[in-house]
Amino acid sequence: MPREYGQYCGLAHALDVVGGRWSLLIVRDLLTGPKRFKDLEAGLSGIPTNVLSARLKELEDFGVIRRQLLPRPAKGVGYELTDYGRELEEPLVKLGLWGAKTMGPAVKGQPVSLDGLVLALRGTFRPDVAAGLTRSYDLILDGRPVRISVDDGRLSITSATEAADGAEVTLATTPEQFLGLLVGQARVDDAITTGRLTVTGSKTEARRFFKLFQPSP
Amino acid sequence: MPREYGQYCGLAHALDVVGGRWSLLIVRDLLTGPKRFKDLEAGLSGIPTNVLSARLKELEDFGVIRRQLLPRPAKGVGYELTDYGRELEEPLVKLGLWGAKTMGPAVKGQPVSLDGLVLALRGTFRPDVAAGLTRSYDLILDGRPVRISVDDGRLSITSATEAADGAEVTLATTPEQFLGLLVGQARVDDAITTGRLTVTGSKTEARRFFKLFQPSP
DNA sequence: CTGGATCCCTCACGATACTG
DNA sequence: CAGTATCGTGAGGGATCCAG
Repeated sequence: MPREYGQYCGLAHALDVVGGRWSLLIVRDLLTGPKRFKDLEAGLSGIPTNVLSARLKELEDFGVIRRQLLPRPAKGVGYELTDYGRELEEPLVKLGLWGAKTMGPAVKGQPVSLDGLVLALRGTFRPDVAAGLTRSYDLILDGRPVRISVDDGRLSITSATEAADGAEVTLATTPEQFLGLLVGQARVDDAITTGRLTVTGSKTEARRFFKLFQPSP
Repeated sequence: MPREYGQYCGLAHALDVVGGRWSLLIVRDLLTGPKRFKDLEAGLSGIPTNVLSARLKELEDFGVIRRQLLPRPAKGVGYELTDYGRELEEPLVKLGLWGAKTMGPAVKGQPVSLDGLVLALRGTFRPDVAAGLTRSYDLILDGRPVRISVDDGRLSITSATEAADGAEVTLATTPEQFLGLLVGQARVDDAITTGRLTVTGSKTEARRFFKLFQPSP
């Protein structure tokens, strides 16, 4: 990142910490759970490895992320957010929704960020619709599973890498198709009958899922 | 601005628009009202004029700001946020509070951003404390007035350039001193008796002012 | 005097090759 | 797999210059 702003201002300092190129996208990808270097590299489509390396060191120095040994079966190192880093979720969700408003349709061949979709899920979640509800969903996008849990109306999303113990409903599709369903461009029933959305569990629950996540007017 | 990220993701697109260096600080300064080129240059302490010029054009192209002729007595051009640009207030406030948590005390000689202080005011405003309250305050920092209005518990802050028609309370001090009062490092009564805070109106109202703005725990 | 545009230099970033 | 090393490019920093 270029020189610091040097102003005494919370926003200026925040930008000193996470204002560098790629930094906020790294945080975005870590919001769904710990990741390896190469997972980050893949999710950031095009980031040079030296820049990724430099950013990870910066973020670690600032106490936003932590370098740690990966648990059990997987070996090696991984990166995860600290508590302080996780507090970026709220500003990031708001900023993501702001940006989404002027984002055109996906261009063919344009990489769709899975973690960006998860961020959109956090942003479009309707607590009023979910009030009192308890469910868990496994969302599988391009073969990568994400566990979405609603516990008495409260939402939590994590990568479901640890051999999930079977959610009530499993939804498998592509990121593009999923996005279409999220914003209402495609209908759930159609997607199921045409095979673009595979549902394990009741279709009613699948429909309910998409009612939980709707952009505000 | 650096190259675009090219990912289909709301956050990535937001960063394509306002992720360039200085961009978010420009938006921060415009949140308090329209400003001239040189006002922005002054508030951004150290920005090269060519960069400011380029950023303003970018932001205008993206529909975040608007170039306009300045109203009456002042002549020339000014820049102001569009409705879309003003929607950045919420993410910016959140991000500013996040950054403020790890910001040390002001270094001597370090420029203190007036508009950053105003952003902090928006972030630390306590609607619960202000419930039902209607008051207007004129805050004068380094001679530059800011009008802070609470209307039935709702907050609005603008630059009070247009010969303010006298608020109930006027507070005049330096940015540093004001910040100390905001975070509770200094006491209102002490500041008044030592002449570092000048109050026009009742001291009780001055004390109430600082109760309206308190950082969350 | 405001509101910029132009020039030059430096360094952060991008791309890729290479190593523990 | 997880980075480091190397090198070219262009955005940003800084000062000066020009137009209305």
